[in-house]
Amino acid sequence: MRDAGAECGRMAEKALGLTDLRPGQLAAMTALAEGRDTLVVMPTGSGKSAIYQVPALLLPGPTLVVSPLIALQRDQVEALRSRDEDAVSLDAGTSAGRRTAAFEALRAGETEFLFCAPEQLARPDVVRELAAAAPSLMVVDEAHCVSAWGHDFRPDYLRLGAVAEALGRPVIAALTATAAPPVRAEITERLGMREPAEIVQGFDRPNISLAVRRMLDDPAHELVAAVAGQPMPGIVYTAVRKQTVRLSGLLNEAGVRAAPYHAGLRRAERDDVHDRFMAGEVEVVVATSAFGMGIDKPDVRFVFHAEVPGSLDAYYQEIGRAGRDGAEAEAVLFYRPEDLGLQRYFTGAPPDRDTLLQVAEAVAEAGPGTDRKALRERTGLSPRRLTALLDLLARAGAVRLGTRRIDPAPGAPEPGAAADRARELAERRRDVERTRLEMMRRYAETEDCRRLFLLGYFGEQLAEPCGNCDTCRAGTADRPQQDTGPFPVHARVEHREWGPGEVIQRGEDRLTVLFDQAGYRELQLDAVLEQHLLRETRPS
DNA sequence: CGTCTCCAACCTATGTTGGAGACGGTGCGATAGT
Repeated sequence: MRDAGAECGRMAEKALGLTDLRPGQLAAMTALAEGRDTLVVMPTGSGKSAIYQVPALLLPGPTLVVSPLIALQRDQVEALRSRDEDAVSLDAGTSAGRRTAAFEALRAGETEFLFCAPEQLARPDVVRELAAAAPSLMVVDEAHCVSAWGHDFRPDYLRLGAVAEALGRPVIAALTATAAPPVRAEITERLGMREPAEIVQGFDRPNISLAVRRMLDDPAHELVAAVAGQPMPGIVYTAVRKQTVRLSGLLNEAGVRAAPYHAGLRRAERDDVHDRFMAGEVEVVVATSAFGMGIDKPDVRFVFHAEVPGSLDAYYQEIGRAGRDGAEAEAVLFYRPEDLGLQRYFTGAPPDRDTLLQVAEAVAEAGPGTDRKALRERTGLSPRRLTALLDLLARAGAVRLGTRRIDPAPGAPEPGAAADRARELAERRRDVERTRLEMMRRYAETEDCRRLFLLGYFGEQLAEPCGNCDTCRAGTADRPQQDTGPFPVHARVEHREWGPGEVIQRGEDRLTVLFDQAGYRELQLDAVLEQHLLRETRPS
């Protein structure tokens, strides 16, 4: 495409009325319009939708948008229709007639945008119809879900790479607001993106003040008092459903208009709380992690956590819902180390070897060209579990997965060896998951500037302590940053046991390294120097 | 991994202690019954 950048600019103005594109926006649009796979990490509200919509209109075929929630799909369809773009969404509730009509319109070029969840793309009939429409662009919205949900909760996220292949390999756009470097790497790998352009916009949200309050026991009393003294509205996150009901009751008693929210409530009740929060009738929503995606309320003044979440990725995503209007907002974590135990439980146990062996044997016995249905019948496993196990076996080199066909891999190891290898991969993943939780602990316990710590986790540097967190205010974060000496931030290093990695934090006496395989690890500087634990392979 | 609930065992208080076992998040889709 001749001067794709200029064409994007013109199209953005013509179709969306955008005259002032931000630098990241234009760069991402241009890369996509030129046919390049692109990963975009930008805060909500910075115009991520425009990034795919403009190239969608410039590229010849239709656009498939994969989005995790039906509610989000409908919002987007509505927004597009209000601008006279043709868009449809597809889910289990879509009637056969509408499905057929949607596919026909797509093939005829009458509809540009089709929205659906990954589960729809697990259906061979949907993939076949879509392939016939030859989409030119596949957008994965909220792409961190690939990494956060793919492995256990919604394994169809792991099949999107194969779906892209089956659709004739459209250009892939992956969009998210929050992704640390290992999550970015996993997204691009899992989706099979080729030499992707990575456009990562600043993570810093300087108007959100950060603080941690260490609790010796039940945080309820202090939390309620803190909420009551805050400007409204706000969100309180808890780890379990029961706690949302309890805390919201206590807040009501303290005169705060609070309401609980979690996935166990009836649909109507959830929608009602959501609507009343948006309308300002509910001041505080007390919620599990179910409350989040798709909530775009600009004036949220605080996000408190009654318990720690499972990673800084989740934490940052959740506090990022505060202060979108740019005005001052507060993020306070009420921290008890015991609460980390629950998150450790949530990381889950790796599948047992026997089950892996059973699946590996079933694939070997079924021979080439079997499918999921046949394997489900042979093994008696649920679709979700089977997909997760097959993914592990594929990574262990035992099976090859198409969108429909499942084949033993050429030169596949014996089922026993394959099960061992798959189990090992799952254990390694769990170990890495635990290092992420360990970083959550370190954030809660650090006496250095919390923002420096948080941004460092996401691969971004801040020149000096932020001045807008509790450790800065307490003066403990005042120590000068160590940017001289060995192993500066961003240096590539190699550890004997943990292999290659990159320094992401460098304090006076310790450093944090993100290892490519072993996850986040903290090292004492004197031990590193004395025992020659690290070798610098490339300076920063 | 930590907390909560239940219940038996204490060995005589109508209470404490400790062991066993259950429980804990996120959404799609399909299904059964109005």
